[in-house]
Amino acid sequence: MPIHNADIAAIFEEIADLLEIQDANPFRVRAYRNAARTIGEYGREVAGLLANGEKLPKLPGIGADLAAKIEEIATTGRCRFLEQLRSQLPPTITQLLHIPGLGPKRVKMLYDSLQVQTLDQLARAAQAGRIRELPGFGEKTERAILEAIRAHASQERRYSIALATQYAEALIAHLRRAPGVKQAVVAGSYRRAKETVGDLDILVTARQGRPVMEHLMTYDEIADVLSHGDTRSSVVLRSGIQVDVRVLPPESYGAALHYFTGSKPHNIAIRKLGQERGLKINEYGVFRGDERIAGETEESVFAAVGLPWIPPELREDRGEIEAARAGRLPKLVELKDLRGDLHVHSKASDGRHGLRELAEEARRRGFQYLAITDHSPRLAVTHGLDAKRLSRQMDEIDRLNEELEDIRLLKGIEVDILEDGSLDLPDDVLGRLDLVVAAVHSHFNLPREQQTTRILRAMDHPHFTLLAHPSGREIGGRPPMDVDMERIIRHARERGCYLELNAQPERLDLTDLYCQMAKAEGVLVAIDSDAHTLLDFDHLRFGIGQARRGWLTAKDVLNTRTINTLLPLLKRTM
DNA sequence: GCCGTTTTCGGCCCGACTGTTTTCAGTCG
Repeated sequence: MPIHNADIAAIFEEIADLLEIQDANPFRVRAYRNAARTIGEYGREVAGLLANGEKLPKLPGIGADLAAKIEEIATTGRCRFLEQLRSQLPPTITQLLHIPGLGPKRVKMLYDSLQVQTLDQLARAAQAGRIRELPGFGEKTERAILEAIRAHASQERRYSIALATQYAEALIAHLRRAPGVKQAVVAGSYRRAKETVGDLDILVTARQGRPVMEHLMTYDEIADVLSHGDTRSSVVLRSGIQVDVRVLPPESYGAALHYFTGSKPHNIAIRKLGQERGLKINEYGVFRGDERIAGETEESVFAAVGLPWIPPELREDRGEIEAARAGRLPKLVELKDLRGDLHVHSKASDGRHGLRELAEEARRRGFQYLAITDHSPRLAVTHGLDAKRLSRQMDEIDRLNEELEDIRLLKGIEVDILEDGSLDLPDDVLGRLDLVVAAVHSHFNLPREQQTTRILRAMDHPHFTLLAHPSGREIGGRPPMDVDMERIIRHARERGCYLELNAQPERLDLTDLYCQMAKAEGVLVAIDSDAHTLLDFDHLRFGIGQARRGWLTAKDVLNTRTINTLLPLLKRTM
């Protein structure tokens, strides 16, 4: 069984959980959690790298001890330290930590006093009324635990960024009508454009908190109130999404926005910088002693620690602070930089609209070009185009292009990559197209080596232009294919072809980390809507968000090129 | 457990809300 970075991260998380329950040094616990994050986000597979005889590179927060444990896990699949911890505490106990309201101290107490080690045992103890008798617990806590267990099955859901956008915008509109409100904005992972969000963090500025919170409670979408204070409240909406609302005075807007945008590791790093300068940074502002020296704007907060403003999408403590300090922050790609879309479906296959309608919508959105890329025959459910129908579509595009002004339709296809890596249409037809978008739509579960080779072989095809939705994942649905994305990216460089960042909110594939890797290898990324209806072009904003998280600039994106620059790039040279 | 031109030891980010307390620990974000 190959060991992935995610497996190593999971082991470190479990160690951190178990250590925490044992009341270990909290900083030691944090070291394991930081290491879990670092290794989980690391772009290269550690096991593969070690198997190649390479050395584990120096990573921040990973010293001699953790590096040795990583090597142990990557090479043996085991971690003796974790096994030792599991012999001291039942491993199932960590699931109790996932119940809201139960932290390490209470879990330890439940285990020591009532020998509770599973959710079932916890539920039984609560029903028997034995939990309320423990010191620090009471009737209310016992009831809350029972309810949390009941909700547990449906809990821990993450929401697609598109869905979260709808809930967020409606609630923001409600809050703006509250008395005395100056600003109301969504912060948190939503503002960082993460592909999914677990909850919504909303920041409101006003002189008085209480009237705002009273107004919040009148929102008719609220299903449950988790906490309700004058400056901080948490509610659950009917959709199940949790919303945390904070009210702060207007002069704290920048500090609060920074604080609640996160990420947590980014904030910790910034506050540490402040500390080194004798400053205290919290959501109210930046303070030297009792004097507030910054905080009205985010810029002022960054300036207080000697940095330029850092775009929210970069705030993951993945090198953005170092880049900011060195003046090397990228100028991230924006929606307005896109000059066209290279992956769109018409009603010839499974799209809703005809070519003329699509072209007019593209022109309305300010595009110079639009590639029509319907499916190939293998995807029969979409009424995919065979050579003959594709040929007719090419003629139709030629006719339309003579007539249309300010927009150019490109002749393309989204051709299936078959199981053996061949393409689902004859070479001579593919050769007549402006571009060939190729994608996997079947056999998602091939073994890693076979799946990778399949895609590499497809890229060897002389007409292959662009690999669509490279991992094939659907968020909350299909897991990503098991492929060696590093090799695919390097192969794209060698073959002079490109990767897509598919902007459909359930795809957002490439992910941010692979965008960074593509950029490092000099492989251009196309940000495409994969539109099937006109409204789908709106999804491009989510693709842009993901690209920004991947540090991409306009230069790193294929479809920011003008039509004249683009066309030669679509021709394969290797 | 990590880290370091002030440090190889002694630090390691900060505040609100809840419930069970009679002044605060635990949890959460």
